[in-house]
Amino acid sequence: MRLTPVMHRYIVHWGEMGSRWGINRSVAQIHALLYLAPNPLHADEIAETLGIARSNVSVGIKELLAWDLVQVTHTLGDRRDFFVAQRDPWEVIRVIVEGRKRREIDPTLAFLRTCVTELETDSETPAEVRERIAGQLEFLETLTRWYDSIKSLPRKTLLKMMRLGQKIAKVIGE
Amino acid sequence: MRLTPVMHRYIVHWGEMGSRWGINRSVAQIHALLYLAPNPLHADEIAETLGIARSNVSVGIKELLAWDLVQVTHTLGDRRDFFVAQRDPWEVIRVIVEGRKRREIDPTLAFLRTCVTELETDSETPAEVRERIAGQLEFLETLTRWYDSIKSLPRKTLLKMMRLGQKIAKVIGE
DNA sequence: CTAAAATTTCAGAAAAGACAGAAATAACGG
DNA sequence: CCGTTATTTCTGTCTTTTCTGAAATTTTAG
Repeated sequence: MRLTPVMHRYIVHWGEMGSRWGINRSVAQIHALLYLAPNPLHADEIAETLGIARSNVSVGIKELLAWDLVQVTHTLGDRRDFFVAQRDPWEVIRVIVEGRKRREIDPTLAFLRTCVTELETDSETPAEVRERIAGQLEFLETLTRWYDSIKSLPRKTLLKMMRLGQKIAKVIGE
Repeated sequence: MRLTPVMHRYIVHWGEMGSRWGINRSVAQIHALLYLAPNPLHADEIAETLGIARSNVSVGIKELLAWDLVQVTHTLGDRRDFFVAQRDPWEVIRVIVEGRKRREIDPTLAFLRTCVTELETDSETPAEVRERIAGQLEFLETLTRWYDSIKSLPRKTLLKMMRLGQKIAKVIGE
């Protein structure tokens, strides 16, 4: 696929952003390319456009599929896999947040819970430390409870809530 | 400083989490250690406790200072620097979010704005792509506007809003 | 000003991560 | 089945990041 200068820069920028957030540069670039592309692309085209090895595209796509950020499509008379990305930014962020929560926050919560349980009968660890870990757990729990309560709200409601943010604050803050 | 098994595991876990989110493992470990430590620690003690080179601590601490996640303190009769971490998880997350926004989101916003401007007179790039980039920008702008509107609310108000999340949704959702 | 202590800088080693290309596997049409 | 095409896996190489230890610098007390 031919990239115009702006598309080129967009993809490069996205790759850099990705690597800052712990996402493989190639994976982020593939995602950016598919996000922009007007039509589904097959692996070879992705490899050629981004100038990376075909095998890397395979691995990258697999990861994006696992994240549900990319879907496979097919065309009649062509047995290759074609890929499209989720194009709605809200949906993209939702899927990423949900994925990171499941893969990173939930295990951390579980970990902190076992810590807190163990600490109940652990006289070795100073009380201050115990409180600190408990506080951390409580914080994360509050945050995830909130996330759970809003994550399935319809987009419109969410938008309204976001726009009203400050006004609501004034009302309930007295 | 002597680490109990739970403290040890906590620090290791935090280091792993950090590296998943693009934060240097040692830096995350130093932060975790200071977060738990009942009293300020000096660089040598941190190096010894975590089993890393003194120089590494120096660099790590510098970064944490730049992020405002750690402060320097002193004691009479001791000219070494002692370090303490911000202990309030809410404040920790606020500082991190604010920092990443400033260093990563804001530049991305600026970048997208120049893209959109350029695209106005760019007939080479397909209209679909232009719309996609504009959509991305609008999305990020909505998100940051919301963030700006709530970031300075007092903790209490924020907590109330979070607890009310679903109820508010019902009211304004009609 | 000097010497000791504390800290930082920096160059290179070590480790981790990303990548290419070959080989293996799978899917498909005939 | 067989040959072809598409895809994936795997291994070694290359790049980048992280880390160390020595040297340089800064700080401080006397």
